[in-house]
Amino acid sequence: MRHHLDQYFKSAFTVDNVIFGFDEGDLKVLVIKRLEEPYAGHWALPGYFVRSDEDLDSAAQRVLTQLTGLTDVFLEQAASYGTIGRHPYGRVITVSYYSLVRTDRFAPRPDQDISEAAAWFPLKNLKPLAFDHEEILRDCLHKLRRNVRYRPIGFELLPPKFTLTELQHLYEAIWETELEKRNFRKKILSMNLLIDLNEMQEGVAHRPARLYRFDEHKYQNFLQEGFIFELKENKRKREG
Amino acid sequence: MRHHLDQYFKSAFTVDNVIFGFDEGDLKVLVIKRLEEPYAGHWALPGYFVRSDEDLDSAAQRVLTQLTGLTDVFLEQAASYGTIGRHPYGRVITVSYYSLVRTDRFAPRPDQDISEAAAWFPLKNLKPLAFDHEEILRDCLHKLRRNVRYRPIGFELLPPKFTLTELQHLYEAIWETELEKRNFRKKILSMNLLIDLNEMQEGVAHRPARLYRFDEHKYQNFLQEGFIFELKENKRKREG
DNA sequence: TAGCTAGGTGTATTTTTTACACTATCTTAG
DNA sequence: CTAAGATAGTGTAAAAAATACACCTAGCTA
Repeated sequence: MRHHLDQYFKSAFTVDNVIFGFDEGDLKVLVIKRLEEPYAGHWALPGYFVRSDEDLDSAAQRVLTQLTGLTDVFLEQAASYGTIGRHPYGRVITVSYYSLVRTDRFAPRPDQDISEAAAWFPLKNLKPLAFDHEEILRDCLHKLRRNVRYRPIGFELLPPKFTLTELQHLYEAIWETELEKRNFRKKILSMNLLIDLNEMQEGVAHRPARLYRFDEHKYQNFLQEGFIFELKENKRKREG
Repeated sequence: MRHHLDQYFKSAFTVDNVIFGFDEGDLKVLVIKRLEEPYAGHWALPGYFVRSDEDLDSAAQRVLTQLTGLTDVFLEQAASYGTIGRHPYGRVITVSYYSLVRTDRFAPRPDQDISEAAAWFPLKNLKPLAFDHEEILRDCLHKLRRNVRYRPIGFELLPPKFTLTELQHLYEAIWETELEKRNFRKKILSMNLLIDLNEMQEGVAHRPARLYRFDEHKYQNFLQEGFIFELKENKRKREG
């Protein structure tokens, strides 16, 4: 034995990704059906052991890329979970990451080694997940709800061109509330985060809406500095 | 070999505490002088390996209690660090926790097994720290600065009875800015988080200030729900 | 008793938020 | 061709909050 500290070098660690998407007005999370024991055949968050030759962040990125084929998406560390009995094979700590992807960019490419299927689960009426993944997901959702108040990360979930109403629906889905249209627009436009594309929606059965994209430069700035985006929910809807 | 996953069960993990204190108008952090290799004799954040029979949170609490003798203090997980070469003995991931303690409650009790000395370092002009502890500290400081805008955690750093000016100085120390007295008071009092004790400061060479404590019930509520505490810094001071 | 120091308050002005009603423009049905 | 529907988008009054700054108060000390 090299050292009295050797006793501690007997544990493993994993990364688990909470991948959020926004589709059909609903917030969703990407889950896989596990192939490997433990919990083979169960739905779980995509994740795997961190190899000895890779950093934590790289491992999270690897898992994400293997599953979705995407590389340039928002991915940020969330929290760590290390309860003693959380993995039947031994002491395993997991580090959760949360990620925001546009569902239209999702190229379903379930890794044949890890999962037999991948699916978007709507966050309401969620099915049971393996390990402590329900807790991890719940924590990440709280983090998303909180962070979206202070940073413009929500935009990661929208296509490059979007209408103000789509943006409003996104906030409403994340917070599970209804916002007042006029005030939402005034506030979001006053931040100068949006760029008016002078283009119009096409193929809708009503007055077409103006399209916007967000200002990459301001976005990066706000990611660092933060802002405050808070609105009371629509009073009538709240009471009704 | 029991399993092909056994290859992953060869790493260790530690917890490292960033313990903030507020004293003499300055924000400080508690550091120890290491006894053990690696980095013996260097200043470092207090931390240690997580034992196989304890949870992450328990380990962080153990380290904190061993060092300070305190049990009922604010302690919250911050982030995880897992760069490949960060520990010379092998793959070691550390989970950082940040903690807020009143310096007057700190019973200096450096654990004779781990450290030969413990000290409060003021956050300005900080000395070098072992491992990646400077990065960990910097990240925790950012987290503190950010969180204190949305949650009333700053109060953990004050004695049970305090004056509004002491509270203002705390915010000023954390944000390294100067706030306008009138507006600070109006805002903090309007939150109904403070309880007027109808007691006065004693032994000061000027008009004694009113003492307050904070409302435990509202505090717990705000910890969950959050609030927004933001004030422009004093304009004259900013320009001067 | 004057002067120093920090505590504490009043308030005008500006800015932001909130609530709600109203107008505009597109498609589709008849 | 027109009316009905649907969603886009705007105007604004009233209330609330933030900001800036002046001023008064109370205790100690020289």
